[in-house]
Amino acid sequence: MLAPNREGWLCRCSCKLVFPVSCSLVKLLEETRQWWFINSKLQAVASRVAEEMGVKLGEEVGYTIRFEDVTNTDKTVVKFLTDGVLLREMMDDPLLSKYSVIMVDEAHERSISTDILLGLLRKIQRRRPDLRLIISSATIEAKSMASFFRSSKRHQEAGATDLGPSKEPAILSVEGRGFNVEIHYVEEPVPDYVQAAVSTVLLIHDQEPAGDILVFLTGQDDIDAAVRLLTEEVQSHGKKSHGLIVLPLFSGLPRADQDLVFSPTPRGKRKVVISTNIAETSLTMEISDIENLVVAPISKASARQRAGRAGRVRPGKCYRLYTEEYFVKQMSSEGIPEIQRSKLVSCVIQLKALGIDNILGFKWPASPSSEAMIRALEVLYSLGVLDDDAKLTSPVGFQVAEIPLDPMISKMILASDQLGCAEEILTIAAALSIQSIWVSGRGMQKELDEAKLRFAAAEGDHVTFLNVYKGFLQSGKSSDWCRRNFVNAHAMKKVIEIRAQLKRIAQRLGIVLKSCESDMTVLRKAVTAGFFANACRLEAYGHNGMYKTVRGSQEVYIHPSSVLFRVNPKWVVYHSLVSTDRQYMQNVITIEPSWLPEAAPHFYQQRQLGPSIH
DNA sequence: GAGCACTGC
Repeated sequence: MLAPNREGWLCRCSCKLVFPVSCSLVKLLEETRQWWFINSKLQAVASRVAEEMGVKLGEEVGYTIRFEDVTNTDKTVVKFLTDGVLLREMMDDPLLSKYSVIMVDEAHERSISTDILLGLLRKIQRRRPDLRLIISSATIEAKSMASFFRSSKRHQEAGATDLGPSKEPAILSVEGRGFNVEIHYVEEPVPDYVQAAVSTVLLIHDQEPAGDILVFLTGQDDIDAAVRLLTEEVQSHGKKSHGLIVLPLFSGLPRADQDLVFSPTPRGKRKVVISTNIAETSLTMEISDIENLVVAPISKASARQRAGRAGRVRPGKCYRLYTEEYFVKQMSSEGIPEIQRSKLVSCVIQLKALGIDNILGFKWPASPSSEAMIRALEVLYSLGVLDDDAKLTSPVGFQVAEIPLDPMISKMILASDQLGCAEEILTIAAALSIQSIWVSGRGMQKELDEAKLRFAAAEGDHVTFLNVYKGFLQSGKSSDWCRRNFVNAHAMKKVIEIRAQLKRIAQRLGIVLKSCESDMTVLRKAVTAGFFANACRLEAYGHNGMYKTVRGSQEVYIHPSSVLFRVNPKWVVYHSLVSTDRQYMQNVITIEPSWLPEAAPHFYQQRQLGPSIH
């Protein structure tokens, strides 16, 4: 399977799973010194490979993820790790000199880290002719992947002739698995898609042979409505709905209810799962046959992904509640490939730390737009991470690159050292790094809001996090305390983990872990030092809580989940924006406008802040 | 008065 064909190292195999490929490779290359897999489900794969090789996990075969290093420096020859971990390792060892073979699995999934990694590996292979690269990718991507690495070879032949021949990487293309899925479209656009979904379910149930149904709707509201309509139909003992089991599925649903979806369908029954796009990727039902309703607008890629949920065990059908013309002409092919600015900012700083100075000339498998790149460089410049020559500043730039967080958070941590509030800021940094510390859930907003009020701080959400953290520690990290206070226990566990990691890094950087006790002003200043670019001012009277960003005059509002919602202090900075019908600021803290030119003299000149500074 | 879901250091 690995032998080079005449066209080079482009091989094809039609394996049912990626795993057997990896396993055969292990057998084939057992004699090599050390080599690498990069895969998201790597713990599971690592333990299977260890089992296959008859060795103990953590010895000859090991893995490394963010909070776990299950390897043994003396013994490990096969190591599984995430792309992020490998990028971190490259900061100490840019040529990855310890390793002889690197396999990048699922390269087509193409997270931005994988893209950087591929770009760096392409560079490394010019300096490391002995390094074997194996890239596994979906078939459609294999050719472009091969040419990405081939163009590097041409470059090498034209330029550096003294480096000796280097092998092109083996590109494994893994065929899509599964059975045929028959696609149906509606002939005319439907006026009410929830109603249309319900009718289609009943029609399928009436006319199609056994097999479960999976329906994608946009949100919890529509799911509730559809479940209600179908359940009413079932309860009225209508002939059309006899034997139908109706189950909702969304992330906020309690675990026990989610498990129902995965339980086997009783004989003679048909399960219908009404889901958000949680089921698009994470759901693989171990049941006979899944039929699939999709509601627009999503991307073509997403639509194919959804259709692929059917036909995994035997042929399936997919009913799209939009017209074929709409699919062909209106739907975008790839969704939103736009790289988030903050992500790109992190990447740029990592490349800089790896010594790649010419960022704009870096060869990516798919380049981000130069506008996005320039915006990222601007952010880093304003943070004082890059200097006028776009080089990492010392020490701030190098320190920010050391911290595995969004550079704005890293800058906030560094500022907290001078301001004497690192203890508090590390907690805030950890809390900002996870989705939410509160339990989500409908039908208990009132209790949740009341619970939040018990911790709410006048300064805003960041200080509120501190209050929750304090309470959690005082309770002895009790999960019962979490339940009573509508705090997500699992999220708090993560906060503790991340905080411990940040503490280790902070100590390595020589940051003094001092507490500011009750002085919230220094704490707010530290937040401002990182997030000054997100400063907003409340519009004067009668604008119903409308703020404008200081820099862009963009209209924004405080998100209803914030403790400052309806409080509307005059000046705030936010952590992130979420855009729905409006632009909402999430995690908001009050500031004094005079701190802005202090924190970022290049970014804010005094006069920009206008006459309302007092 | 908002709410699709991951992944990663």
